[in-house]
Amino acid sequence: MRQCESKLKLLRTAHELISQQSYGSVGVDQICEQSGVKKGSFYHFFRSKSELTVAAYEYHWASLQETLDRIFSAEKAPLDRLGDYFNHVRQTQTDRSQRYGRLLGCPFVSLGCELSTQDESIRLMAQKISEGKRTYLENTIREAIERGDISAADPRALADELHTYIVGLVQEAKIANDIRVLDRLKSGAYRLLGLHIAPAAV
Amino acid sequence: MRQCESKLKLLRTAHELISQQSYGSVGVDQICEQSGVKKGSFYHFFRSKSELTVAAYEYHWASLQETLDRIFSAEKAPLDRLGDYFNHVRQTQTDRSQRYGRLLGCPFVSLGCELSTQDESIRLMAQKISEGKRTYLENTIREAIERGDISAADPRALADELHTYIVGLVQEAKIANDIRVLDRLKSGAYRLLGLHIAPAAV
DNA sequence: AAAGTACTTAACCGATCGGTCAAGATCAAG
DNA sequence: CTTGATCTTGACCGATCGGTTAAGTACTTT
Repeated sequence: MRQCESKLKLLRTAHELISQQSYGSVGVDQICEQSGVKKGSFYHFFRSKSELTVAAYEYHWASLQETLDRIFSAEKAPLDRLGDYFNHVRQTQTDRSQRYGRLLGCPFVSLGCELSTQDESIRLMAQKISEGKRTYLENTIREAIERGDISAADPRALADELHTYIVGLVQEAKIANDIRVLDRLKSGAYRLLGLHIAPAAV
Repeated sequence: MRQCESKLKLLRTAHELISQQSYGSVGVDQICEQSGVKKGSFYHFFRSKSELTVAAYEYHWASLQETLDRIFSAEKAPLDRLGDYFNHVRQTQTDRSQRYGRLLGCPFVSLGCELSTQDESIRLMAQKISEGKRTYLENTIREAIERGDISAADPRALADELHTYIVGLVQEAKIANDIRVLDRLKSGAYRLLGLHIAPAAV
């Protein structure tokens, strides 16, 4: 196995295993075995399990951002971006639910929830990514307000509320292990946005 | 140490340690030591760490229900109950935040988030308690609608949305480790309920 | 008082935990 | 061809993991 291929494999495997199970229940040995990388190599690249985890989740966040940049493309109408995002959230959970047989929820929220009180660097990462997601919503909502698609005074406050709602709903879906919980995503979101009739192409 | 005092001590200690840290990072030895109970006694009362955890959290839920029964007392006006509940959520997080130096979030959601994909009995408990909390909201909102305090068609749907919002907000507060996130509790909740001016006694 | 049950105690188990180490392999630059 | 840096390998570490066992103590019931 050459150069930094081992490092990438570790990043991908760590994110997959931990988001599928939990930080506490996944061991370094397990990550190494599934990566086909020996433990010594692990500790050549990363100083600790915690450091690998942060790197793995930031790696995943970087690729997720590419997807979000497409979904929130400035070329689309703001309400279309939001609709596409709601679809994306549901689709992601559906896909992983089928692959792993369990509804996994949001990996960043799950990790943050488990370790925020114990590992400050993981808490900061989860916080940063949460803020990043929220910003996509805020920019879109601001533009929607400017265009007159949404009538609201404070785009920031509205984005906060919407993001909070989505986080809560995905969390509930995980605990219920039921994708149907996400049926409430669009109805609740559009009500929050003051759009009592859902946009056309839903 | 006499009779079932050991068992109660284990239940209380387990809930405290696990909600303060996480399931994965708290060991049976640690629970035993802090309880002043020997490991053999532990496994006399409980068959596994998982079983103790379920019992501990249901024990805590039982006492929380007494508090909620008071907050959601039928003698109060529905909107007062909701206001008191919002205060209670914030106050609980503030108290624990001061005691432990960390904002801990909702113990049931945190545990459910960590273990829903791995331990079905813990998932079911978290789901049941989430449903229990939601029901308090639903009954109150239904009564508020009947009285004309809130205008909405579907009390169930509205309670779902409110509960989801609260779960999401407490989660975000935990990840931000900042009690000020809960400043958005009332504003967001009242907007969700269609009450654009917050009730008097806030 | 005897017997049976509930509970406590301390020693013990194999497995796994996160992490270390030193020797070797590979590779690019001089 | 040599050097030095990067990466790999497998053996190894003490600590802790969840859980077991068997003997002993305390309390209840009859």
